[in-house]
Amino acid sequence: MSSRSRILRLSRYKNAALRLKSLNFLKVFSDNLADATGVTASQVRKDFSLFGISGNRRGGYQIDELLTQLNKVLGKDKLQKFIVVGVGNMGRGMINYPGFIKSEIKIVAGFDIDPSKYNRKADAPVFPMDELTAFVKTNEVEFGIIAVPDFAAQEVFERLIQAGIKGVLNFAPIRLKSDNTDIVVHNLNLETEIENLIYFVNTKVNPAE
Amino acid sequence: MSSRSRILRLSRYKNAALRLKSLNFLKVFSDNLADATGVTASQVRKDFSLFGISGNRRGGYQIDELLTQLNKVLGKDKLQKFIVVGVGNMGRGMINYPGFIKSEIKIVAGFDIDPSKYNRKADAPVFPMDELTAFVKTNEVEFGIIAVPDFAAQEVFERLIQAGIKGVLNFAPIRLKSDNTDIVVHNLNLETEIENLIYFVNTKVNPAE
DNA sequence: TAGATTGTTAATCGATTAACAATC
DNA sequence: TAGATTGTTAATCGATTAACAATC
Repeated sequence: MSSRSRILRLSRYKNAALRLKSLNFLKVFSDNLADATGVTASQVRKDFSLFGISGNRRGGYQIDELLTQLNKVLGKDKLQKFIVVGVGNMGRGMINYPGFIKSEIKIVAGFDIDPSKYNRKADAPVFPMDELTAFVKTNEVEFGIIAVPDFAAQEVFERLIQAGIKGVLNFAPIRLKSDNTDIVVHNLNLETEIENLIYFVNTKVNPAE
Repeated sequence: MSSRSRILRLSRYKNAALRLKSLNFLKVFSDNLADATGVTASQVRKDFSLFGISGNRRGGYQIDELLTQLNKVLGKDKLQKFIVVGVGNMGRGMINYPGFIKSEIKIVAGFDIDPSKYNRKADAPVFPMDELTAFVKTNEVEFGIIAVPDFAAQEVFERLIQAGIKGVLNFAPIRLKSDNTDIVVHNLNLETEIENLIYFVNTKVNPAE
């Protein structure tokens, strides 16, 4: 299995390739992608070779072909269905996130305990928690986003596991526990991200440290 | 300078120490922190030694003392002021984020181009963009969060630089450009995070890959 | 003291980069 | 062909882990 940072780079190559395609480029060299993403050309080629993505010696990579292959690795060759649990600001932000529209990522529904949030008619409808399991099974949803307050996150997590969710993006600042090793959890802790930023600003200001 | 992942671990040690403190622990061993955060005890001690954080042989680390030192490294020994530009769902989510309340992270204001968002009386007031530079200078704000649509992000970034902001957390899915090497930018791309999750779910389902 | 844990050094591991033969 | 770029191997670099002397 490849490391997280390698996959993050593949996403960046894909985004760079999309930009170049919109500029009417037909092919791209490892050197172009390196410049666009801030890595070395060696690393671009190494990353590609690890996934069997190949180009033409002397001719670089055909952008369309490259995008097809990158999208396949990143699971963007088919629709990936997500539900969001917790339709507060963060959850609503995910539902409305414009970046997902042209991608194969679709937020198919939200769930909440607050009846004032329910809305069965919306494009991405919001349902009560009771209906979560049935919805996930009927619609074969594989992914869940946890955007509830921290005290509710563990319980929501367990419901997602029971419903058969395979992958979870967790915004709550707690470490979710489960003995189910089949589920993949990625945590996005906003406080941690900010602490990281603060550290790098502070050490930049004081280069002596 | 230390790497990003090392600082992320320090945040996790801090969070684990806080939990143990709330359980009335007075001291903690590298082994406890390792268990709580999923790393090795060696790594905990190595990380600490790199920042001059020391404990007592045989006696572990005094939690209060440890927290003081970790908070100092992470810049949480003093109030860090943030502004949010773009008060949509994501921006509003950051302003209301409960995790910041007990920390030294404070979102002091929001800025938007939409007059319906303005609110000078709120706890975290929202102002028009025109007032950004003056506000930042008057209030000595060091950090900015960009939560505007991608097409507006570069312009907002430039205004933040001109205003004297030192660090930026960018939610917009573009690579911000600047020749000012003093500003620190961290990007948080939600689509990339999701692609990463999808990849690890897919490779788990197909262990042959 | 005996035992346990730190702090640090050395060994290992993995990821990145450099170099270059293959080849289009 | 001559020249340029890939794909891959080998070298380097950095980060993690193991081991253990110091010591509380």
